[in-house]
Amino acid sequence: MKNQELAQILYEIGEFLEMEEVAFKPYAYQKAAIVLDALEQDVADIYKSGGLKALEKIPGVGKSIAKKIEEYLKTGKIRYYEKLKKKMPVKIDELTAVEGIGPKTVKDLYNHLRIKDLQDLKKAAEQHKIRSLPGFQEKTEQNILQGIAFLEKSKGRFLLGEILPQVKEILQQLKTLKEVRQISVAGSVRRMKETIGDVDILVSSENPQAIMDFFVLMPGVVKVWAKGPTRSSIRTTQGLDIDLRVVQEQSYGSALQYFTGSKEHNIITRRLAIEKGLKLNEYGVFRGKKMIAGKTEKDVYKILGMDWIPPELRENQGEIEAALKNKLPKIIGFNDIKGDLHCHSHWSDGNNTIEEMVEAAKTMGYEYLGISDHTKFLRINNGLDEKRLSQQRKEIDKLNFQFSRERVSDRTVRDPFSPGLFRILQGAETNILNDGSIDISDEALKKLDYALAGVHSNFKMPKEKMTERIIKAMKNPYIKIIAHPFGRVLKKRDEYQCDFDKILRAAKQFGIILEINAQPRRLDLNDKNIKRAKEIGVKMVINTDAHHKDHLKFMELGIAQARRGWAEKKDIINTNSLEKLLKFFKSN
DNA sequence: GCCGTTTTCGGCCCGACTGTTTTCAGTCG
Repeated sequence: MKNQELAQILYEIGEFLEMEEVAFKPYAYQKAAIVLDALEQDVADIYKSGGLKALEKIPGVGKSIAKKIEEYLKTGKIRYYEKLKKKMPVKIDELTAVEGIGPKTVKDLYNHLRIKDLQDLKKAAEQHKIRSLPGFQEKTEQNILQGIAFLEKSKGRFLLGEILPQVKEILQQLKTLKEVRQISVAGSVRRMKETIGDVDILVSSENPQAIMDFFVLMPGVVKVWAKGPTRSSIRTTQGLDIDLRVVQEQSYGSALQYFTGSKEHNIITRRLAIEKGLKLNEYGVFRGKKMIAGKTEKDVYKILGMDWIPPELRENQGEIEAALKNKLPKIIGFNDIKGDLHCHSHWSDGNNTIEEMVEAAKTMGYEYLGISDHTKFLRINNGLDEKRLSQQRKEIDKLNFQFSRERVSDRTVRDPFSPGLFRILQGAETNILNDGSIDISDEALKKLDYALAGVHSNFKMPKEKMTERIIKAMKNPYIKIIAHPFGRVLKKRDEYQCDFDKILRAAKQFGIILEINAQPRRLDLNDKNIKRAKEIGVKMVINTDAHHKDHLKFMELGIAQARRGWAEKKDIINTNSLEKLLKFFKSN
């Protein structure tokens, strides 16, 4: 699929144009990039089915960008992009990934110091060459070094959401081989960690050779690190390393347990085996030379005196003790969510109409969808003021009326909470201003079904002030949910400072729900904080923060994160039916 | 360069904050 490659190029074109201070075009290119990145359909297929005309139907893509997409599909290159790169031969994506550095700074750095990539930048900053440039001083240099340090911390790791689709596709391809008996992803992908170093895939088979031959020749393989009968390693075009291991069927369970990890979890399971006079390795559980388990994971755990442990819990965070005592939590399942309460429509900065979002929500099997567009403080995101909120209310009421009529004419029930009756809720993602107040009047908030509030500005507040700011927002009776409570962006920006225990106590006191934001870059709350929230008894909601209808599928990542945080169905409010959910909002 | 309940041209992308500044440019959401 070329969508992501194209999106990256379009995005970079936007940045190059911004560098040259071209008006409006950067915005157009970056918008097209965002749409392409989220598009489920392969652009190559769209082009095949209807040529340029079909490409132009993609929102944000007009004549000019359609032609560039065509050129890329045909030749693998876009001349316009190559020309821009020639003029300014810098790794723009790498440099602008540093917080505080944008296209204009890149241009300055190149013109004065010939800085082309991250390595050059780091060297120049360390040698104090940047502070001598006009418009730069010591502070900027320090910020650059800090930004680089943060990037380096997450270097070489991929976002789970970035690679999961690719992993699923590879599993699908391998499954078509008749030699493959059982197959699963293992390692940190199976544990659904938010970032991933490399991918492990495990297969059981009596004929490994055929599988390995197929594996190393798959499309997208750029390098073969190793190819043997039991293990092969490849690198894909995206730079992702994938290990494939083949074991015999009788060892599949113990191998899966072994390769799923985590390392810390496995150290304890092996120690437990030793205490019982057994030996546990990837081939099985042994008493002396006799193999007594290994075919399934369940057998392995059982023989150690434990319940089977869901992979997301295997981090040595108390799951082994719980499994020994039959006290593992019944963590939330992937089909337990009944609706998404944080998504955007074209009313603010979303890419789809409310109706299109609803269609997508129905295919997810949801009963309700909360439209929560940005509010007025975020002007660039086309944030809604009180007046537009009430206009949006009318549209939502109209759609809800349509749904109920459809059902009534269907000779079903008139009860608005009857199963099968889809309902749109009107929320809003309001902004917590510096002093903790909300950018929308109480009068207008009152008319919504619920409201979220989030910090979208001034992230560098001191811890005390930030904590107070958020707690004050929680005291607003119309705010039900705190969105992305820590404001982090993976591989880009660290969490802001706040006293989470204080926030949890306030959330409990005021009946506030904390969001588990399922955007691949956010996943905020993180697993550890979810666990703490659950322990305190604070309710949570898993939301995708979708800006495109295809983003609703990020829900899987949010659920996985909730599972890693030991959350159960009852801890997550959008596992409730609509009726229960609305009651919950009313009572809190 | 894209788009259209302001419809084929003329809008779109504003405001706070930071770091550098005596009046502003760049970045970010």
